[in-house]
Amino acid sequence: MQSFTEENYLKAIYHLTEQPDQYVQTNAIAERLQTKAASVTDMMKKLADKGLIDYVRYTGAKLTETGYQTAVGIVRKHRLWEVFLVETLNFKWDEVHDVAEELEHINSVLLIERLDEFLGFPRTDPHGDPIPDKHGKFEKRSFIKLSKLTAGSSGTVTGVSEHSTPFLKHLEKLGLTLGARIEVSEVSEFDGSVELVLNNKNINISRDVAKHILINT
Amino acid sequence: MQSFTEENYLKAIYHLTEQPDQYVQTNAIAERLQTKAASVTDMMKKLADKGLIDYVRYTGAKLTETGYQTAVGIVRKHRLWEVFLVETLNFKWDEVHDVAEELEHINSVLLIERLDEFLGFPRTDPHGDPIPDKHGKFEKRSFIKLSKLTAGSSGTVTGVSEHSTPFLKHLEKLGLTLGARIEVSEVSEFDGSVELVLNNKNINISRDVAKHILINT
DNA sequence: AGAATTTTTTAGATTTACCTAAAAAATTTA
DNA sequence: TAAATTTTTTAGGTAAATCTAAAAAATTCT
Ligand SMILES: [Mn+2]
Ligand SMILES: [Mn+2]
Ligand SMILES: [Mn+2]
Ligand SMILES: [Mn+2]
Repeated sequence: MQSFTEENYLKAIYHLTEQPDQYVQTNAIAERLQTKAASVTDMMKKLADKGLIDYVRYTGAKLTETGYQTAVGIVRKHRLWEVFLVETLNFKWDEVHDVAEELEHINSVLLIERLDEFLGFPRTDPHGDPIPDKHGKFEKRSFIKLSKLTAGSSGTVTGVSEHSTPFLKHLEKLGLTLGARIEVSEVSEFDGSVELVLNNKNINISRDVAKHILINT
Repeated sequence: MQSFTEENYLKAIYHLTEQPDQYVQTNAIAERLQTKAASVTDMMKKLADKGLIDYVRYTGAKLTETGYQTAVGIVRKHRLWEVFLVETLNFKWDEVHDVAEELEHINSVLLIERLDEFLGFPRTDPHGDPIPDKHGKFEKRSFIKLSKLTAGSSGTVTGVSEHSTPFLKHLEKLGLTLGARIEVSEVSEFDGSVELVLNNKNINISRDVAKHILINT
């Protein structure tokens, strides 16, 4: 059993890991958790002592198998709660993240299994992210960032890599929600902003927005 | 905003208050929260500083209006979550208390209002306790402890004053669940155990059990 | 390579929620 | 009402999670 704080560190390392054998840097964790590098170093020692991470001084931290399973378990809870909030309690997709950040720390195997069952074993959350099953297994989605598409290519919005309320509200207003079909008509050479066709209408989005939209081609 | 710990102290004071103007004793709080009197004294000063309790040295603590509203809000959340667990996720009444102890600290007004709505604005929880509405208002049930009934009197089980799993499982086995009609046939002068008729069958329960069963006559 | 910069760690404090032991106040008993 | 007992508080300390400032290591630049 670990504290909320420890769980949040494990989850941060999980999300910051991009390649299988990567060591996540102290500063990256500090930034993600809005804390100081010194605090991260302290916690890294503690998590290493507990066997949850492999920590190498001046190099960084990597989840052990136990640490990975713990982190995935929290992500599973986070995403199931998000589905519950949207599907059952009629929350909008931009309203769920912060509450799920709290709910993900509730400890009850029975609760999560029953919730999963009640929701019909959903495979993705309201932001298109895959939901690990009770064994921590899930399929990796294949996608390309909208900012990487070139003029002429088209696809479907399958996810977002940013969960903040303002960002999601913005997409909602544009009609860029999950499942939306888009076609890129032009990419500005000047600022990387993207012009695209959505429901027969032309819309223009900044490169910053495009970077966080995941497309299935 | 207060910490889980502070919330648990407020709730303890709330539950220990029997008459309107009563000051709850330090030791009573310590016992309820399984902590030491010295720790309670520390927290009393803190809660008093925050204006949540009226604290008088060597006398005890009483909730202020703000403290009362906070406590009732937590009780409301606890009981709504218990209904959710039983009604929606098919938990048994003896399985919900501990999880609700965690869920009651989740902070989201929208979540609780939507949950209340989803559940159809229930008035009582799975143990027969009344659920405060969003303004903290609720009707006090009238009941008498089964241990106070005399031979010949009858009534309906409307609640329990003990929420532990073993106790509730015991009642379940006996068939003494909410709504059960009972008639007292005999009260032992020796040990206070109670013999009663339930569904045309005679059952015998100890005084300790009878004390925690609430009857509507 | 050596200097400058960035990243990380260490040292030493702070805050919160606990604790034990001893002192003080209140209550009960004789 | 004085003594004994119970209740509560105070004093002083610990562990977890944080912080700032300074030292140390690693990386990047010239
Ligand atoms: Mn989220
Ligand atoms: Mn999500
Ligand atoms: Mn309960
Ligand atoms: Mn209950």
